[in-house]
Amino acid sequence: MRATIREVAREAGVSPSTVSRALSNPEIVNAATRERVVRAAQRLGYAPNRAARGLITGRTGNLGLIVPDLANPFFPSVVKGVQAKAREADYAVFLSDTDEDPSAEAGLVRILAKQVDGLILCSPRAPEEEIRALAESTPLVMANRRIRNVPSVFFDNTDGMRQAVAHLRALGHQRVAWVGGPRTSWSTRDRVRGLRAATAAAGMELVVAGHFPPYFEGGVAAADLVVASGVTSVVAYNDVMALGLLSRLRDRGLDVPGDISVMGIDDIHMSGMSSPALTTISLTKEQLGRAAVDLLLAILERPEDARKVRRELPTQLLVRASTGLARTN
Amino acid sequence: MRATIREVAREAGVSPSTVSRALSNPEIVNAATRERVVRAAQRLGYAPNRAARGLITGRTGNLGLIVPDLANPFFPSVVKGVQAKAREADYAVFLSDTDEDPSAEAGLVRILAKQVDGLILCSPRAPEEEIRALAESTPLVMANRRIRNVPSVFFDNTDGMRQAVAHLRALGHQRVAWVGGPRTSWSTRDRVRGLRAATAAAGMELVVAGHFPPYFEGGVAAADLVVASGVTSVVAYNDVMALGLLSRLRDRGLDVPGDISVMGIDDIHMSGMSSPALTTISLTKEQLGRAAVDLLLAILERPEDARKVRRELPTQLLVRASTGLARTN
DNA sequence: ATGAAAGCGCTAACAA
DNA sequence: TTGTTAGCGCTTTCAT
Repeated sequence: MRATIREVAREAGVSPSTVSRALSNPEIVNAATRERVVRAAQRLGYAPNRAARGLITGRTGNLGLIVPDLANPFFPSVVKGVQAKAREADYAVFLSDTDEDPSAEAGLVRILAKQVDGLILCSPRAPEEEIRALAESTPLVMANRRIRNVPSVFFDNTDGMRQAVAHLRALGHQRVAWVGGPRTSWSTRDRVRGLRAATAAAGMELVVAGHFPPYFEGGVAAADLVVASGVTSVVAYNDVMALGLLSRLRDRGLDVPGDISVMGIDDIHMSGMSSPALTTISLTKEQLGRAAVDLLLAILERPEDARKVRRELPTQLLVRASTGLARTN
Repeated sequence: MRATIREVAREAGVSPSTVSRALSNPEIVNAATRERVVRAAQRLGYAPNRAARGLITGRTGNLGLIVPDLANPFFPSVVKGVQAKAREADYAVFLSDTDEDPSAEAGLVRILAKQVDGLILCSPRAPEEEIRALAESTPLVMANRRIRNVPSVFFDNTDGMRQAVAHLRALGHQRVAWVGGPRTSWSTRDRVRGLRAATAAAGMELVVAGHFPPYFEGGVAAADLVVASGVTSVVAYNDVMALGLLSRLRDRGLDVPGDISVMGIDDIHMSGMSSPALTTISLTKEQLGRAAVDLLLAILERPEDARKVRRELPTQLLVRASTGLARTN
C-alpha cells in the first residue's frame, strides 16, 4: 500500500494539514517546515491520493475524451494533442472510443462524467439536442463540431473549401464531385456547405456523390459514382476515403491526375506516402486537441461564460509535389 | 451536483447503508425494499461516486494503458481492444502516450498507479529491471513484451519469422535483410532472434541492417543500406517502415518485387492499400489488448500467481494478392 | 433485514 | 505559521 499523508506527517513531525499545505500551497508554509515535509514525502515515496482529494475539493484532476474511431488516423493525432496539453496542466485523460455508434455517446458521457472535471467530445455524431442536454449537466467541450451555446473548437471548413476550389479552378477544372462522410458528421455538413458556396462563387459545377462510411472502403465505394458523374476532380470527406478513391480509380485503369484529380482533407501522415501523394486540406489535428483542453480548463475556471467559448482553427491547402491535381483541357 | 446516497436514502425512506447494499449487493436485501431503493435512485438519476467508493473498497474501477506512440497504427488497434474488454468488465481506461520516450514510462506509471487498479504497458521501452521494479508496487501487465516473472502477453515472433523465412525461401530467395526498430524494443530483439534461427535453419544468409526509428522515415532511411547489401528480400520491423522502404525503393527506380521483395510485420490497415500491397506477418492487435485486460483482471483477483501469468498469441503470414514478394532466379 | 457508527485519505474551516 | 476538527460520499463492521 501507498504511504498516506498521516505517515508523512509523523515522519516530518508535523500535522497532516501542514503536509497538505506544504505540498499543494507551498507559499503559505514556513520554508524550513516545507523542506522537512518535502523530504519526508520523498523518502516515503508519497503522492497524494487523487480520489480522496477530489472527494473534498470537488475536482478530480481527470478529463475525459470521447472519439468515434481510433482507427481513423485523424483521431490519434487529436488524442496526442489532448494528452500533451492535459499533462502540462497535470490532468490525466480517460479515453473512450464509440466505434462510430452515435447512440453510445450519451452513455459514455454519463459514465465518465462522475470521474472527470470535464469532457471533450471529438467529432460527436449524436444529435444536437442530445449533446446540448448533456452539456447542461457536465462541463463539455466539442472538438471538430460546432454547436451553438456549447463550447466548441472547430476548423474553418468554409475557408478550406474555398482554398480547394480556388486551386482546382486555377488548374482549369469546371466540374467537381464531393464524396461525403457520415450523415451524422457535422464536418460533412459544414464542408459540403462550404463547397457549395465556393463552387457557386467560382461558377463551377458541384456533384454531390452522397454519404459514405468514413473508411478506405467508403472511398472505394464512391469511386464508380464519381467516375460516372463525369467530373474531372473530386474532393473527399477525408484522406482515408481519398486513398480509397485513388485505389479504386487505379484498379479501373484510370489515370490520376490525368483523367481525374483527387483531393483529400485532414493531412494524415499516410496521405503523403501514397503515389501519387495526396493533395489535401491540412488540418492542425494536435492543435485541435490542445485547444479543446484549453477551452475546457477555461470553462472550469469560469463556468459562467461557457456558452460564449469557441475557437476556430485555420485550414491550409497542401499541394503535394507529385500532386493528384492536373490541369484539364 | 449529482445526487448522493443520502438523498436516495431519504427518498426511499431507508438508511444509506441499505441503499448501498441494495445497489451493490442486491441479494442480501428485502425484495420490496430493494425495489423501492432502485426506483428512488432512478428517479434522482443517482449513480455512486466511484472515487468515494474506491476510497473505502480500495478499488477504483479504472485501469491505465501506456503506449509509446499513438501515431503508429499498431497502437490504436491495441487500444481499441483494451477499451472493448475493459468496458465489458465495467472498467474505464486512462490512456497515456510516451512519444517513444523510455524515460517517461516510469513517471507515467507512478502518476497513474494511484488512480487505477492496474496498468497495461504496451510495448514499453524501459529497461527490464526498471519495469520489474514497477511491477513490485503496482499490478502490471506487459503487452507485446515478455519479461520473466511479470505478467506478459506477446506474439509468437519466432513462429512468425519462421513463416516469413519459409515463404521467402519457397520463392527462391537466398539473402534476406532485416530492418530493425528501436534498440529498446523487445520485439526488435525477439524478431531478429527468430529471424536468425529461421534463416540459419533454412541455410539462408541474413543481413542485419541495424536499428531505425519505427516510422515511415525509418524505412526510408534503411532502404539504401538494404540495396547496397545486395539482398533480394527484406523484412522490416513493422509495416509503417516497410511502406517507407517501398517508397524509397520506388524513388530509386527499383522494381518491387522484381528487384527486391519487401515484407512487413503488423498488418496495419494501410498495408493492404499500398501498391504493391504489402505482404506482412499479421498480428492480432485487438486481441493483444483484450488478452492484456484479461490477464490484468486475473491478477487483480489472485495477485499471488501474478508471476506465472503469461499468454502467447499466434502470428500469421499474410500474402497479399499483388504481393511484394517475387521469385528470384 | 436494517440502522448506527466508524472511517477510507484528504483538505478546509476554525482556533491557537 | 501551525494544529485541531469536521466532513467529502461511500461501504462496512457491529448492533439490533
